[in-house]
Amino acid sequence: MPELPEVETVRRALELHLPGARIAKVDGRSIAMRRPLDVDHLSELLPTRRFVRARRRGKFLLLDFDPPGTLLIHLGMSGRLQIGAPSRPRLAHTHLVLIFEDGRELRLVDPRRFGLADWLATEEEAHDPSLAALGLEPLDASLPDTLPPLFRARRSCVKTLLMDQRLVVGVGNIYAAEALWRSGMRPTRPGNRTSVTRLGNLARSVRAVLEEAISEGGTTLRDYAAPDDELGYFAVRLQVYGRQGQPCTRCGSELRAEVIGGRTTAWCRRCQR
DNA sequence: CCAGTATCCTGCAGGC
DNA sequence: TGCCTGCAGGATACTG
Repeated sequence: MPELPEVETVRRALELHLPGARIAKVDGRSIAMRRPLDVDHLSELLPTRRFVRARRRGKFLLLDFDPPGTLLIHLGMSGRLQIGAPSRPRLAHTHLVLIFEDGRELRLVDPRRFGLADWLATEEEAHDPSLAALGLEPLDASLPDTLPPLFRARRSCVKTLLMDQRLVVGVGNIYAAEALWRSGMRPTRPGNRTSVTRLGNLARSVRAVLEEAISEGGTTLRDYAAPDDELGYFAVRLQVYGRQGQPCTRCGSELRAEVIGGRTTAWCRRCQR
């Protein structure tokens, strides 16, 4: 579900609502997620710590607490965080609940369980295997210089490369398609057969799309919402994702979709080359 | 090493 | 109406 703009929107909402809040209690049920969710373990570690800040690395959220330690969260496909009053009914598939001293709850809801919540002691963060393998942050101004050589070394198509978190982080199926349309690039183009100039332009498109989406609060397709229930309004600005069969807003020809790297990908055969 | 596919899980839309 | 199939915003284990 959430790509970088949604995760960044969640991060900002947490920083708006939670600083200083002290955890009184942890609730939930241990289940299998991307990593096993161990509620008993978290119940021992989290209470009496205060929320300090939320960081983001790619699509990962890192919630820092004092005394120091970090709750690592990934929302997978269907995960969301929700800040709620205790009186508010818990949604189905609420797996983890942090209960603060003031009564508010931070809930992790994830029907498909592709997400994760895992405690990282301060010294563990640098060695976490998921974090260690992550690539470039796409909002860095240097991306047009750093992305091209990585893509030029690969034979896979650029769409697959954009979604490979070891190369660039934060880009998923929606924003890969949007960035490619914006830079007039065919998703199936092999990385090693694309010029540095064009890859630099693609990098600029990635950054532009992500920043625009952040400013709209992300993309709500069906169930995404920020922790304070704000919806994302970038869906109305999508040019290609999910628009197969409809006309390209740039040239009018019909958008087509094909499965690339296991993911449905829509693009304009006329203006993306 | 690299590239491509299968897999984890639930919900929902569409076809019959 | 109800049942079945396929697909969905992701990451990773596996295969060749």
